[in-house]
Amino acid sequence: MRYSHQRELILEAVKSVKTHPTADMVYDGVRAENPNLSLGTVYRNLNLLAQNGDIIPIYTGDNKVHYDGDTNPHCHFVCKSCNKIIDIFIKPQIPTEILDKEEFFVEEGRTLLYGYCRACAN
Amino acid sequence: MRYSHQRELILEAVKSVKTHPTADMVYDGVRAENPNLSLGTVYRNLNLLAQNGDIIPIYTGDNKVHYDGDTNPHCHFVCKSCNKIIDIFIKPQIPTEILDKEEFFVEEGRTLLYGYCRACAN
DNA sequence: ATAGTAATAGTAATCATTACTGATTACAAC
DNA sequence: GTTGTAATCAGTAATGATTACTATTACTAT
Repeated sequence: MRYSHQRELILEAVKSVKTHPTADMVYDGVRAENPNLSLGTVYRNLNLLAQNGDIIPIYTGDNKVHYDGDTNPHCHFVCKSCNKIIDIFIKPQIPTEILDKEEFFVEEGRTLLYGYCRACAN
Repeated sequence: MRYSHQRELILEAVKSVKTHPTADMVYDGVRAENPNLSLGTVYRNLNLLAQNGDIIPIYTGDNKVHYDGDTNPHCHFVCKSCNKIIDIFIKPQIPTEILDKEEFFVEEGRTLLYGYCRACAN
């Protein structure tokens, strides 16, 4: 993978926030300073960066892919009301011996918790 | 929620298989016997049934919503090669005391494991 | 510098899902 | 049973996130 300024901007845009932005949000954010950035470039690079393990895609069910710049193992809490995604620094424990027995080669695990955040619980 | 024959067919179609079908797959399956079923009806009812807790939506990242007719708590294994979704009857342990402290009202948790199945590992 | 190739901007196309509309159907009250 | 009414349906159009395409630009190694 060759260096590109746009890719760096996109990676930085995801890594610098805790809001788990979508392609559209990254596009808007980077474009504010670099008006000639293309939306296709954002999508392509988010895919590449995720494939490369630099960022983590989150599929919550809102029909948009969110990205997390924090690659340390943790869970995500999704508020059903405001749709905010919040990092929960818990590493869920999976008894892998069952998986080994069944011969599943697990590379990564993702846990989503759905509920209501403090602000929306009222 | 009022009874409807179509809804029953759709629920049965999801519950009777372990393939975690998408709306399209349910549509094709039910339509084989009921050619006048509408795709919109399938989408609407899958949403309603999921909202009602009768089936569980799975968002793997393949840009299609899959559904699981088994509502018992378990994880899903997703093969990165053949995209098959396989039930793993493990209930991942989440230390909820951290969540309680932060005042997150968790209603449900979903865990996806990504890797390669036995057939694709070769 | 030049060649070769990856990456980009801009735009068109794709495709899963949702919205809309007028007809139908379940269900409850009479 | 009949009737009223609101939920549901079939069929189709619209939406919107994502991907594909094409001509052009920009790294990088020789």
